[in-house]
Amino acid sequence: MNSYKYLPDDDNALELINGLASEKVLAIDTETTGLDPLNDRLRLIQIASFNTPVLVIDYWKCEPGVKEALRTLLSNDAVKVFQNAKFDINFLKSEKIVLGGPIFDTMIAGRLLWSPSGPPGFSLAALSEFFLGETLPKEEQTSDFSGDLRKEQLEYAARDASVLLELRSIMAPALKANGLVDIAKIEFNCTRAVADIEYRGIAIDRNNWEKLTEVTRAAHETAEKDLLSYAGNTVVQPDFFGNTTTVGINLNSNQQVLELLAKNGVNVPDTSKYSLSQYKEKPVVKSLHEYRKASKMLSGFLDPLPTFINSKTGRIHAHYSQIGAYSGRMSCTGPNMQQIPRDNEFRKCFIPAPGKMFILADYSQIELRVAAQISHDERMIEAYRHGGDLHRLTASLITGTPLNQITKQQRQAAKAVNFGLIFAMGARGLQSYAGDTYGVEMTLDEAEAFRDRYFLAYKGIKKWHDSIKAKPPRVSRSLTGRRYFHREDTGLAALYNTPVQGTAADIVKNALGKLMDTLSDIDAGIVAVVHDEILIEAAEKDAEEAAVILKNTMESAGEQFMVDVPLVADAHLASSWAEK
DNA sequence: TCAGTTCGCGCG
DNA sequence: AAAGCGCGCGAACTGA
Repeated sequence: MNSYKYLPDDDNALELINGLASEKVLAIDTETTGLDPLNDRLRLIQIASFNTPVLVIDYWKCEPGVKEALRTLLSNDAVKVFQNAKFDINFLKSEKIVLGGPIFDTMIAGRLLWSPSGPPGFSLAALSEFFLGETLPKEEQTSDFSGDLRKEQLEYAARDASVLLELRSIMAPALKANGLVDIAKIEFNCTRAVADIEYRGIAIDRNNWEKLTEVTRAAHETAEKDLLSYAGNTVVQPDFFGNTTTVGINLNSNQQVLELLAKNGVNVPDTSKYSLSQYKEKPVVKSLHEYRKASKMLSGFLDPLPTFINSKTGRIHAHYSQIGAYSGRMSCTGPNMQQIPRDNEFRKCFIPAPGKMFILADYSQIELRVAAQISHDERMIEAYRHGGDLHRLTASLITGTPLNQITKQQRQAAKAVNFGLIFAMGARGLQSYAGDTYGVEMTLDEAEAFRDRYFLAYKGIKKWHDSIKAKPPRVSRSLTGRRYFHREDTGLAALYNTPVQGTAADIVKNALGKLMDTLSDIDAGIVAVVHDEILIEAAEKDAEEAAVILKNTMESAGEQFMVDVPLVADAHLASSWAEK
């Protein structure tokens, strides 16, 4: 067991803390009374460094002078090592301790370094076992840091901090040896932004949300009645609360819905949208669609979302997993802000605080641009370089129509073609994708013809696909160097897609990290990020400037990697998340 | 009864 | 041979 000092009881806290001022690397862990930095409290701050015992600082016992010394120390330029840094950063933030210097996050480093040989997970214990060969003793999950602390708790707390320091000593050279320094810098720098997004949260217009809930509940009941008229032998029973129970059939059971459909002449293998697409004109299928739509809105969004409103701030503080997807994209939970319906009725319920404005910004066709860069498709690169409209170009190339005569319908179809075929969608898939997503009906023959002509037009894309097809890679990388190990059974589509999606994510993360600096002089902060879209909340007086900064920061965030293809971002002021 | 899996669908 | 990819979540279903 490493030596440690429990402060301020055991020694002179002020002197020991100030003594760390010249250390270039500090490993920091915290213990708290819970998981929510807005409602729970910071209790211990453990600081490990190379030359002194671990300081285990009981924040509740610290005099103002000691707290001030901590604030000064943690704001300095030393590298700060954490496991899941955003957690600690936000608890420190709740005590007005603002972290300075570069971050090294062992959990993120672990994910970047992952290979099929391990680590099997990314907890501190798993990382320690894999990278250091040290087994950490099991800690009690229920460890309570709100009362008197046991010696054992202090020892564990101290050990976790010292393990961080050891991990970095191994992981930092490993990142370098594996060509992961560029992406590690992007990720570590982005962590501050992710922490900030979670801490700020986003405001919601509760009245409007409730109104929308009521309207949708009414639509749900109507759809339920419609659908039940096809079922027969069912009874709807209202209860005391005005809710209804249907006896005889459960419309949420796909097994039962399958029977209902069969009774009405719709014979399908399953009840998915795909299987039902050929029957979509039948009234029973239309009713089912209406019913499911309303059910999804209610159970997926309208009912659960209010439960996430934080009691302290009245805002929604979602959790972002910085490397949530294997591609490198972020994922989001509690609630998942990345799947809020696009419908303006939903989006207009997300609003800036009084006196503030939103700036909504998104990249234009970032994945297509990345695919152009990765494949070096000359025609695509030229089009993007000259600010051309790629969808219009594709429409022209696959229909043989002159560019200036392309109809809106043709351009819509080309959108489906561009987004679908770049990732190996088949003719059948393209057909239904075009119908569902862009409202464009095409025959299977047309879809096949578009597919053929697409690959004739974009020879670079064809070559890129062909080379992957000829020798499916077991390892590939995004343009920043993020590494992917592909399983033997990984399909072609995933092989094409992963580095493209990942590169786009890398660029967005680079932008997020830079924004923490470029926005620092004005009253503005990031409140949500949805893959290729960044939402900022800014004081009204600073909103115009924030929009300019946001656009410029996003567009320049890819320069280092997108050497042949420019990035374009649109940013505009808004009084809600609903686009104008 | 309950944890784990599957289906279906919201988003980019 | 043929194939869009990546997520999270609620409800139903499955199996012990």
